[in-house]
Amino acid sequence: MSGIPLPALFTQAKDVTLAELHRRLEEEGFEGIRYSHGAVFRFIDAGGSRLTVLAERSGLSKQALGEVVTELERQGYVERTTDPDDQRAKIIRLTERGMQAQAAAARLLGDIERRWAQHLGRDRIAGMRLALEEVIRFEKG
Amino acid sequence: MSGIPLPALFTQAKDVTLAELHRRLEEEGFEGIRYSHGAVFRFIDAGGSRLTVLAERSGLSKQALGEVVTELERQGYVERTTDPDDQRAKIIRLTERGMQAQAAAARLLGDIERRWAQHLGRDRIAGMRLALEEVIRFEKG
DNA sequence: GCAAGATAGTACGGTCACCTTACTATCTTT
DNA sequence: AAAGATAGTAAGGTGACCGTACTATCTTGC
Repeated sequence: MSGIPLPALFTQAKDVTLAELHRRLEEEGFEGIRYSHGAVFRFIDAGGSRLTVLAERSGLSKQALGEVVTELERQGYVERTTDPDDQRAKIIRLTERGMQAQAAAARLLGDIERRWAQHLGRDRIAGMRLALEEVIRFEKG
Repeated sequence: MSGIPLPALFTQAKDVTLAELHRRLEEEGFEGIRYSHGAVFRFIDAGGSRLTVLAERSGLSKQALGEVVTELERQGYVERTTDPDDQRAKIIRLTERGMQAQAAAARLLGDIERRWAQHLGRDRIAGMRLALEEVIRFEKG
């Protein structure tokens, strides 16, 4: 009950993890990737997704997601094409480089978690993950 | 290694915890308290602290902390007085209401953690806390 | 005992990650 | 074909920060 307050604890954990991830992404040549870009990399379908779908899945507004897409587009990670079946809609699709970045991020996050497991023990990290997931479900549900 | 990416997991945990904390603070009449205000409530000394000290302890810039203090001052949670020993310096001090809010926040965070312990087991929550702390130290040190 | 530098706090402007309220273009339904 | 729904964009706002620059005051070295 004492010690660092829970919100601070979670925030610091997020911050150190992200710092490490972004540092390593840059080392591998994937520059300019920021936290918010995860909303696209995490939720996009293999064949591309509509902006509205990405917004729904990530819980962001369409505008917020549109900005993220615009930035990723400028950096060459995604491309926007008009949906041939619906002229209003755009399909967001990862470029080759985008797919590489997506794969690198997943791999690096796995590396980070493995490194933690080596230091604290596999079961303690698995337990932390599970406890976090249950706590989130508990507060949300 | 699979499942929700670590940064998303930590972010969600922070968000649900803060949402619950702020909801309950409002229920008790402590309105207008936001995430960033914790920088003051967490680090201020019983007899008051200088702005610079609070900035150092919280890791924020003096300007950022100054804004937070200004807001808390407007809402009656803290007051600024000039340090009699140093005319440049101001001493930030919790008002009576500020102390009540600080105590309420600590108590409510304790309640939240106890509720989790009842649901998942005391040792699992303690284990989660410890794992988080060690992971943070590991990445930082 | 006074100029030179350090320190406390404020002002201004910028960035990032979002939001809401409008709007245009296109589709769907009646 | 008009009325309404939907896809995306535009414009402007907020919260939580940052850096650079400034004023007022204190401390030190000579």
